[in-house]
Amino acid sequence: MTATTTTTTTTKRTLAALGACCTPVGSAEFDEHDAAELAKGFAALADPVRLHLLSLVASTGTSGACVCDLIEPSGRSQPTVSHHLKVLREAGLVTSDKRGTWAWYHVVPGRLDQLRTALR
Amino acid sequence: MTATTTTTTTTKRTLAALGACCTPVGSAEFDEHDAAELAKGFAALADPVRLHLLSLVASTGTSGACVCDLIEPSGRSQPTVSHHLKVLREAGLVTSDKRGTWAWYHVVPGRLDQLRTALR
DNA sequence: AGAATGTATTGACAATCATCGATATATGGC
DNA sequence: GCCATATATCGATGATTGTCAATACATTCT
Repeated sequence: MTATTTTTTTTKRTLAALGACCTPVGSAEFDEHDAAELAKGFAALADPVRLHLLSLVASTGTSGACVCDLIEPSGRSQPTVSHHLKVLREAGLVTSDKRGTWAWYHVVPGRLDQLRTALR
Repeated sequence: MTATTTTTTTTKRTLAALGACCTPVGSAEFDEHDAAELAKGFAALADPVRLHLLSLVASTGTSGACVCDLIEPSGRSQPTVSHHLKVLREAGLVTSDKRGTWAWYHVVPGRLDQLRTALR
């Protein structure tokens, strides 16, 4: 059952609980769609291998990194690295463009900013 | 095979690939342990329900929120809410203390700061 | 003590995930 | 055209996850 502090008046509180428990939780009208979008971003960061890959790509600055140089430091197989990069890409954290045989990956700073801001 | 730009000299590059591909990826000597720790934090944020719960708890400021007031806005069952709060707690994002029958949850700003900082 | 209430745990199940080997696709060099 | 290389996709598998009903635990009130 819901409750409130003695100093707060709210609706939807039983008489028995009045003065017993919580300040009412802020409405903070939480957009269901935004939450899902943010969660997808954080899900992409929720793996140590992906964090490592992202860090490697980010550390190249604007130059970007090609997959061939990410495989060995990641300690994972080439298909696994490709998979993780796809996850990062679909989460909007990196972009990829193909130049010749190589695929170049760049970070998307705006997306990182967005996630960082959400933790404010 | 690994590659490099024409302007960069590195070890571990084949002659054939020299001047063909990437700037060498920054060492950014990535601590395996830190990555796992960060990943755990982001994993806790990788669910819309948990983001919502965290937002609700955070919106109470220093007062904190008791579980009873989180269940209904979350749209999930009480055990599910309890489970998600446990995940958030074990990720270091919230603390819980029991006062009487009620359990009060507070955010841990330092942990949020740490994750925010990790996003550069 | 017994009833009612707030929260946590257990058990089960479907869904998603991380990983790799095998294979496919594409590009460049000969 | 043929071969080597770079990357992506497919298929399989073991692990993890989100969810709820049922249950256990703890506290307060009568």
